[in-house]
Amino acid sequence: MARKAGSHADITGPAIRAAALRLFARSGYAAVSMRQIAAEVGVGAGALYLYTPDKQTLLFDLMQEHMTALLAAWEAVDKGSTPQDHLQAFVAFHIDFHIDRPDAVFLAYMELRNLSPGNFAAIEALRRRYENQLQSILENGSGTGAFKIDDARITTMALIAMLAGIHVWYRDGGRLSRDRIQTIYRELVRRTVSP
Amino acid sequence: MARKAGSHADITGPAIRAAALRLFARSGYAAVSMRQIAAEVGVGAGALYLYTPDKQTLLFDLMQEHMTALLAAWEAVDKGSTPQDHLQAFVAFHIDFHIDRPDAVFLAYMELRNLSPGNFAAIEALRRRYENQLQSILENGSGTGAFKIDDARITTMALIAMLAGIHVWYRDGGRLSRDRIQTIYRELVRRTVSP
DNA sequence: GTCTATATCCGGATAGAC
DNA sequence: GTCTATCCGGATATAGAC
Repeated sequence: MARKAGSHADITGPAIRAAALRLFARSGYAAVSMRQIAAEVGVGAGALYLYTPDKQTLLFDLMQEHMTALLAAWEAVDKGSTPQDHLQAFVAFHIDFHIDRPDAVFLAYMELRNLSPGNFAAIEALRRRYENQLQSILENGSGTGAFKIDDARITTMALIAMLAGIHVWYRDGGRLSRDRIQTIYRELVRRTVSP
Repeated sequence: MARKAGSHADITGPAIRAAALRLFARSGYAAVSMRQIAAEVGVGAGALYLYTPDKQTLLFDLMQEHMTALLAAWEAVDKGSTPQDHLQAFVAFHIDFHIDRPDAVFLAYMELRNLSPGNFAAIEALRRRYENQLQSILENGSGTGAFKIDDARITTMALIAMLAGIHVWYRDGGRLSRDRIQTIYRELVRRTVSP
């Protein structure tokens, strides 16, 4: 396809998203200017508006992509047969997926309040769908007697919060290997629901 | 003491802090203007600078007060004698203290990145002191055999994250009473560390 | 102690040249 | 497709009147 000299749409679009993700995660949506993002990419501020109608949509797209990728990746996981296997698979998946995407995770947890009401509702619905995956596992296992659970909804929120907390202290190359972290958290989760 | 007509320093100072706390928690530090805070209090924007040198210090003071109040309140708690009692007291205290201060809790967790480096270090040190309270309980109980714990630091972070997650879903007058929440989380924590 | 007015700067978003 | 220049609004913080 013919293209004008100086055109870089194929790389500029992704570069803008990557820069926005990094900067939003580091400094917060409200504290980052479109000029900063443009400077990071190496284009003028005006050029950004060829790729997004406005700053709000840029934030929303980043969050929506993260959440849909999360749900799609979980769909593709081999979940085993027993409720115990199912739960262990969820924990392993969650840790792996989140540890590889610290910026997107941070954004999805911290910038909800900077979404417009409509965008907020859309992201919340996706998050709720993900939470419900775990809640179903717990309810199934509770039904069969594989788990002992007081309140499935609260336990769901407690476990998700516990796992989400990893991003607070995890650093690449830190004291614990990824495998070790997986082992510790699998055991923590197993204990919280074991009969 | 004599005072000019129109003087309200004794109420304006606290009113500014209360308004800033509410607005920062609701919309985020970067998204709230000094004009908004002043309007909420019912004074002009310029008057704020009689009570704080700048916006950053206002944020820092709110966070520092919250953290020192948290540590002081925990010092005053009757902690029981056994490691199990000690841990249960921590959980009960944490839930009570945090459920009563949703705005301050939100601020302390969400606005760390909007602190200047020096202010950030000060707040982080206070947070670390609080985390260490729990970690000591776990290490003591692990030493006596009262608890079975893989990694005390990770378990500390996991439990704090789990408890902190309450603020995500808790609403006054919601499905669960405060007592019921305390009961559920005490049991969750007990299971995580029981031998 | 508070208000009004203002200095100074930076924000998002757009228009038109190349 | 990108750049430069710009509109326009709003930000923090200060100065001086009352």
